[in-house]
Order: sequence, then C-alpha cells, then structure tokens
Amino acid sequence: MKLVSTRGRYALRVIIDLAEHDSGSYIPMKEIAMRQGISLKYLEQIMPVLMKNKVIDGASGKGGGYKLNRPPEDYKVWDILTLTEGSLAPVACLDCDAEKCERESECRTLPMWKKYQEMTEDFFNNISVADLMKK
Amino acid sequence: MKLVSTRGRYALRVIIDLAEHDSGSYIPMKEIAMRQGISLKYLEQIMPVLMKNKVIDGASGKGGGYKLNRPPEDYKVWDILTLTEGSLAPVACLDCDAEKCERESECRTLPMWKKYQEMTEDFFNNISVADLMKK
DNA sequence: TAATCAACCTACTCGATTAGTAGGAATATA
DNA sequence: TATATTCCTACTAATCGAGTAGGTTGATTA
Repeated sequence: MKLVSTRGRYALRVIIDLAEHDSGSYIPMKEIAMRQGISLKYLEQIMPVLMKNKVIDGASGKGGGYKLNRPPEDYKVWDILTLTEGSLAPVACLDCDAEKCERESECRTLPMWKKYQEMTEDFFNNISVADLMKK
Repeated sequence: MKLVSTRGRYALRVIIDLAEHDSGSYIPMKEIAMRQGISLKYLEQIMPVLMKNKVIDGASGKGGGYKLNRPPEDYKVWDILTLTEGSLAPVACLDCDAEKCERESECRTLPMWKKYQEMTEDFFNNISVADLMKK
C-alpha cells in the first residue's frame, strides 16, 4: 500500500517546477504538464486545491497560469502533501475522520502508529521546496 | 491515503496476542478472533502467509492453532508488516515491482522518498513484539 | 467586438484494492 | 466416528486511483 498517491507527488513536482521556472509572471499548466509528462486534464483538478488554500496564485485567460506567492524556502513538503492527499495517516485509526475505536485505550499498537505519524510529519516539515530544487 | 491496511495491523495484533497468551501449546484462531474482535474468516486468510514464511507454527485439527516459534524479542514489526502488506513503499515509484521511471535520474523528489523509506524501515525494524506487549 | 488562451467545474469510467463472506476440503484428536 | 481446527478457493460490495471528456467562465489582445 502507498502513503502518497500521484496527486500529492504531482502537486509537489508542479510546485518545484514553478519555483525553478519562476520569472514573476504566470506559467500556464500546459507548459508544466508537457515538461513533467503529466496529464493536463488531471492537473487541472489538482491545482485548484492549492489555489484555494492560497498556496499559489492563479489567473485565468490569456497570459494566465500559476505562480508561487512566496519564496521556495517557505513551501514545506508537508503542507503540499496534506492539502492534496488529505491526511497522510499511516493507519485508518489515525485518520482525521476515523470513528472512535473501542479498543483505543488497550491497543498495544496505537502508540507506535502515533509515533510514526509524528516522525513522518517532522520529516516532511523539515523539507522545503527550495531543498528540492536543482542547485 | 494509508500505508498499512487491516491485514498488517491484524497480523501484528495476532502475533502480540499469541505472545501474551503463550503457554507453549497451540492457540486456536477462534479464540484470538474473539479476543481481538476480528473476523475469523478474514484472519484465516492472513495467517497462512505468516505460517508459510516460518514466522509462526500452525497445526490443524482438534487442539490445533498457532503459536510463536521464537521469543517475542525476535519478532520485528517490519518483518510482520512487509510479509502481510507486501511492500510498505511510500510511493509507487519505490514499489518492488514498479516499472522503471524515465525521469528517475532527473527526479527532484525521488531522493526524498528514498530517505523516507529508509527511515520507515529503520523505525519498524527497531520495534519488536516484546516492545509492544503489556508490561 | 471577436478570437484565443487559460483556468474552472462537473461528470463519467475503468481497473485495482480493501475488507470482508461463504462454503467446503483436508487434517488431527478423542 | 464426531469434533475441532486450519486450509483453500471463489465471490462480493464498496471505495479509491488515475485519469478522460466536454463544456463554462474569465482575461487578453488584435
């Protein structure tokens, strides 16, 4: 089973692409889709999520596209992934909308899952888009 | 998205249960299914995997069931999870049977995923069933 | 104003996976 | 032989992943 699907991975790659090709003006998704070899139509339904969460700026119409609204250092991988993936919980028990488990108090494994989740958050919170850009 | 499904989680809980109720003789799955609130029929198709990989001993017929064949310290969470889950790769690109990615050499994110994968393996390799048992 | 280019939105699809059920066969014990 | 157990295979219903499809709206420019 996978923790991160194409949604999160693609989103991340797009943000990195935007950072690497930043010229101040909007970059059309078509360009990035070509460059990254990702379906444009698929991207079109991933990007609005980031847009609505003020992660990137977007503009419709001719000359439109997307661009970053902060320096690459300010983009944490964790934020991009959780926005696009939803949760990044290692197990269903720790999902945001998980119904409360009866065995919670006596569960031998829950503390381990929690610790792993924290470790995961720390890991991806300590990596920024700037860290992932070509030097 | 989740990394670990019920298969891995149940398997782990069963092993812990076997460890906690170890008396030297075989423990029928029915007992554990009741104790853990897990479908017996479902467990019946998870356990043979562990059996075939010599992780536990099993016996059919009256008085049969399963039991551990080593001390709990020797059971690493990583081994139980990978056997039942298959891979535990954070992304498809790192799956065992992933077709080679063309962008591999230029991918900005792959090193990060690899590092995360190693961290994951370390984490679960450093936890044994003994660590998870009730003290 | 019209053409064009871009994001936006909604619906649909196809296959794989998850979390089981179901039913019986094989095996071992008393 | 009756009983208790694992073993094996097939089936299923729901969800999710990874798109495809087609049209709408918004902005620029000729």
